[in-house]
Amino acid sequence: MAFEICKFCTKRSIAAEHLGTDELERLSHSCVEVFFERGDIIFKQNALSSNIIYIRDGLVKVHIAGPEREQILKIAKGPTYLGIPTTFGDKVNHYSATALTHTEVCFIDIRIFKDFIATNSDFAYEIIVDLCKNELYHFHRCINQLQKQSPGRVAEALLYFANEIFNTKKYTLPLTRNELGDLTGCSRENVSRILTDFHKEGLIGLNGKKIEILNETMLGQISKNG
Amino acid sequence: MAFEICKFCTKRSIAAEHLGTDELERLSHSCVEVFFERGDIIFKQNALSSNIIYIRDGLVKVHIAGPEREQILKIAKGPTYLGIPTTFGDKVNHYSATALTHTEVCFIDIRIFKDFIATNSDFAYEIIVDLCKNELYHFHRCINQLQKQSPGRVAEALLYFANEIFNTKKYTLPLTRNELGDLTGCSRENVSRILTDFHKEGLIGLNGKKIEILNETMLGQISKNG
DNA sequence: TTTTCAATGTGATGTATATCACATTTGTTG
DNA sequence: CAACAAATGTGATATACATCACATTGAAAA
Repeated sequence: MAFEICKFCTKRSIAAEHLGTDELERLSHSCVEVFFERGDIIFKQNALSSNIIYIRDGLVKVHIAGPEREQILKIAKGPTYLGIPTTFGDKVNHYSATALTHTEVCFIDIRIFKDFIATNSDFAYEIIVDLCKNELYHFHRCINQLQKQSPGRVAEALLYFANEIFNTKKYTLPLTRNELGDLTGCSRENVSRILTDFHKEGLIGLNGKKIEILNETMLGQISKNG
Repeated sequence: MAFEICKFCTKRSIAAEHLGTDELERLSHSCVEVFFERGDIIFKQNALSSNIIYIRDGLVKVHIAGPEREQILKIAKGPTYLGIPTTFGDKVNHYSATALTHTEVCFIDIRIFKDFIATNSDFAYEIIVDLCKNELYHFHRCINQLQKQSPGRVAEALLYFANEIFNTKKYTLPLTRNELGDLTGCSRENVSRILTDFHKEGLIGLNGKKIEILNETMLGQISKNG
């Protein structure tokens, strides 16, 4: 890939901001940028993993085939690292990542990543912080998945898209009903019923995949209490 | 605390094995060992966290008050770190840890931990690996919690105690029925019914808290499929 | 040793949601 | 533009398990 791409990248991670000019140049030599479209698989569960994946821009679903069904672990929005646990914790992908929109991905050779950890303590520290924050997020999301009832989980998902992904109350859901079920642990029929109920109760505007949050307070209540 | 305690500790972490004599001596100055008995709270959810907790020996439940009820996230067996995510990812404990048996805990000042990360890349690398492995473990446990039915989750818990905690098919459960419910996401009545069913079906021996795995193959099947 | 309290087991009932079936709508392909 | 496939909505039914109530057993405290 073109030299200096990492040097002039405007979507660098917080950790990468701690890399010097030399390090960024070395990174450019061990980093490949690839574009994906909706539905494209970025990496596949059970495949070998020897790269660190960095989403520069776009939206990705991180998903896993569980004992009974597909589960979406997270909707990840660039810029962000994916799959660090699966590359450092094991050598095999424990989950898959699939693009939901046009997505720009950097594949980083793990060896240079390890070099940076070994030689740049600010970089290593930011990676540790990033891993820790991710784990806390997953803990809370898991607890909410386990303990809330379906309407609470669906409400939580709708608010997540509004406040964390699109930053607007009116957006187009980048998921089918089936996928929304995979994200929230419901059947697609139950998702339909809940969305229709929310619409009838005036909590959201609903037109196919177009969602509008009309009563964020009430939706927040439902989300909080299940 | 007595100098050199870390130097001659036989329960050091993999990461700590990479510390030199000087570093271990400095660690001794920023490390306090405390003993806990069953029921003692090691750290509390929502309290400030400025220490890294290292369980030298003993059994601990990591638990969180969720939207509806207590949830046990993990039964942790020494030697192991606890709460690194909660100390690096935030400054507040996101969950609690409570001793289930006599437990030996080291409280390590976070500043020296950060120093080691900054100056000892092998140490930092092992901390990253440890965080990654933990996250993968939690992912799978979460998926299993979400997708398996109650008998599968209870079977999984019984096998976890047999194979990961006690390393024997005959052991005393260190949890009440209520706590086993917190670990598996069931009510205590359902846990009782399932244990009684397993006993009636000859899968386990059951005498109060004394458990004996009689049919590991079948239990493994139930655990796997829910 | 007795009393008290916590833990546990069991039966009955209610609830949330999956599953199944099928019709309708929407998006994609030829 | 029509045909086809995927996505979606809705009704009916089944199931897993929570909840409630209460009796019994075991552990702890007086």
